[in-house]
Amino acid sequence: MISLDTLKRHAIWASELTPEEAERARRGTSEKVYAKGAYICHQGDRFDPWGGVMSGLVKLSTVSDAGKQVSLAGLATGAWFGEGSILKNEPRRYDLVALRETRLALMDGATFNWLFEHSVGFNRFLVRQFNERLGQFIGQVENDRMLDATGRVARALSCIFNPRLNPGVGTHLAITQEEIGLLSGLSRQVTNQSIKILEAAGVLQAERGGVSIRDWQDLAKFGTA
DNA sequence: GCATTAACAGCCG
DNA sequence: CGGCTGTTAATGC
Repeated sequence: MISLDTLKRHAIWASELTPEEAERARRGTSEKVYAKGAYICHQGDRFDPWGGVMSGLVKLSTVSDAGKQVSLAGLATGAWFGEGSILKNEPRRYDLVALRETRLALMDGATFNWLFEHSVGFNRFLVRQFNERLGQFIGQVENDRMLDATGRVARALSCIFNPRLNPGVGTHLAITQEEIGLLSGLSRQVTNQSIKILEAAGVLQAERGGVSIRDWQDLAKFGTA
């Protein structure tokens, strides 16, 4: 179990709970550290807990028909994930991999279900999270069909810098260009060129092994106006 | 034309 | 050294 202070610092939804609910949440949540490259769970696993990223970076990925690794989303600091599998009581549909050393908060399924049954604040958070994910999903469809390479990189980065899904991410993130390419569905070489274009456009700054942005919404708009 | 893979040199921790 | 970046060449749709 973790302290109330730790919970409130890493879970934006905790501030919406009553004291009794927060106490339940705290008691049902533990911490775990994953090394770089470690699998948090594999596709098809029964993985009970609901997870929150306290620090680090997690990649949600699957294996395509051709047998290639495809990343679907990045989860940065403050992101909470896995409620879909818990609510449907089904095995995980994707691989979860720590891209670098990552500290997770893990809430056991029983506690999650108790909050789901009893807490208005918790449910409000879940609805907002689903709504945000739906918007992201719609954007992905547009992404694949309408955007050029640069637009796709911008969209992928705007997703991972989205403070509503990754409340603690900030404006700087340690992520390699290869990883951005995986998240964008592009080769590393094209990703590299796209990043230079975005940098020239002033919406981001490239660094070795990372990027900084000014405003994630500038990235979301890139290539659509 | 635009993107992909392969290959390689340079840089930096 | 090993990982990341920047660039070029060859190939494919």
